[in-house]
Amino acid sequence: MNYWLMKSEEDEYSIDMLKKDKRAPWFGVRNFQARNFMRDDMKIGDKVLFYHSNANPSAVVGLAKVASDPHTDKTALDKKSKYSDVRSTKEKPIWECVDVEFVSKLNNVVTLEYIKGDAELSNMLVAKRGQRLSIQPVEKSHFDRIIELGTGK
DNA sequence: GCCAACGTTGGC
DNA sequence: GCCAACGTTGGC
Repeated sequence: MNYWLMKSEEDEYSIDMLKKDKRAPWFGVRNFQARNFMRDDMKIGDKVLFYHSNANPSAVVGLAKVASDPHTDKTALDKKSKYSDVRSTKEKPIWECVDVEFVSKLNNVVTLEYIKGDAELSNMLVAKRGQRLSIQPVEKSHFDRIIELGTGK
C-alpha cells in the first residue's frame, strides 16, 4: 500500500467535482516524473490525499483512492483537447493515467500553511520550496497525521 | 498579477 | 552533451 498526494486546481477539477463523478481518470498530467508514479508505482487501492493548488487557501481537502491500473491518457490524442500532445500516438502513447475514486471530504481542510508549521508534517514534499510535482509520494506517518487533523474531533 | 523555481526544448 | 531561452507551476 502506497500513499500519494495529488494536486488539482480547484477551478479545474475540485474535490466536489470528484465527489459528483465518484470516479474519474486523472488525465492531463504532462510531467514525466508524475506520469511514472502513476504508471509504475500506483496500485489499485492506494490512498490519495486530494490537494487544491493555487487555491484559497491551498490545502489538502479530501481523500481518494487509486481505482484502476494505468491506461492511456486519451486527452493527449485528442486534437481538440488542451492536453493534446502531437508526440503521443495511438500506437505509442506517451501519457498514461489512472482512475481515481472519491472517498471522502475532510471535515477540516489541512492547509499548506498548517503543514509548514507542523513539526510532524513540515518535511512533506508539498511544503518544500519550489516543489511543483503534481503527484507526490507521501509517507504513511504523514498520511495518518493529515487524516487525524482532517477528520477532527 | 508577480515572480522564483523548475522542467523542457533546441541550437550549437 | 551543454546550457540559454522559454514556458509552466503555484505560492504569495
